[in-house]
Amino acid sequence: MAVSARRGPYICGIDAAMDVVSGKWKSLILWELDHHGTRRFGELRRGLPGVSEKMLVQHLREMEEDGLVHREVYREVPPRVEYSLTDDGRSLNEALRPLGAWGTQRSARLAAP
Amino acid sequence: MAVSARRGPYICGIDAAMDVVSGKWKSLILWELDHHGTRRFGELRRGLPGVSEKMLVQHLREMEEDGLVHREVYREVPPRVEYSLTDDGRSLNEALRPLGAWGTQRSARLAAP
DNA sequence: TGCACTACTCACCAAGCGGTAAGGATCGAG
DNA sequence: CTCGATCCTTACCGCTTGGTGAGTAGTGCA
Repeated sequence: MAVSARRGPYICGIDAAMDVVSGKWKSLILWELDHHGTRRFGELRRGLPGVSEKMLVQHLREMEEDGLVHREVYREVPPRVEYSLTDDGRSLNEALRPLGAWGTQRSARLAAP
Repeated sequence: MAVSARRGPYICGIDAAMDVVSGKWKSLILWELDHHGTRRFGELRRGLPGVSEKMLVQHLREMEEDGLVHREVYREVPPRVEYSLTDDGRSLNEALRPLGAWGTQRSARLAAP
């Protein structure tokens, strides 16, 4: 399975980071959680238009396993689950900021040549 | 096809950048070219242990299309092709540096808990 | 004569990533 | 007594990603 078979020997720090952030929605989840602080499952789903429940659960589980997000379950009815970033997740977001800026500049350059 | 069907509307700068850097060997190619300045096809292949020729060609073509690498062909026999980074490629590498540092720290943390 | 070297190109194939759809546990509302 | 809300889980399936191995062109070298 991908979840447990990952984390091979890394050649440099980049692919160690890419391993953790690769996935169609992971960077968006990171951004949502950093922006809003704490979000429930349904809030995340509504905040990421187009994501399927399966992928959202799967990515959240992997990111929890990777120590990026914290999952807090409240045993209520109906159930409530809140997700937030760990310190690792926040520092990853910090590390991603220059990349985001680069991407934004690039988008601007492509849009208006 | 993946090469031409990419570049959809981006939600934030991160996925614009991820679109360009996602691919098993792209970050390594970036690192190799940044580290060595100019490399021939065979040198890159030997520098990235495990890469298949097909993937190396494919990634180099995509990165050339994306304006990250420059391709210089010398019409000799045997043929010689040299790859180097463009300004965009170098700035992307700069933007990736914090991510690489994060990944390195994380690797260290995982290796020695 | 024939093989090697370079930088590919092409055809085929396996794995897995991601999407769709359905179900399920629990309780309040109507 | 069924419906809806919430947060998932499971099964299935197609497309993309990446790997393998073969072929190509022109010349040098044994």
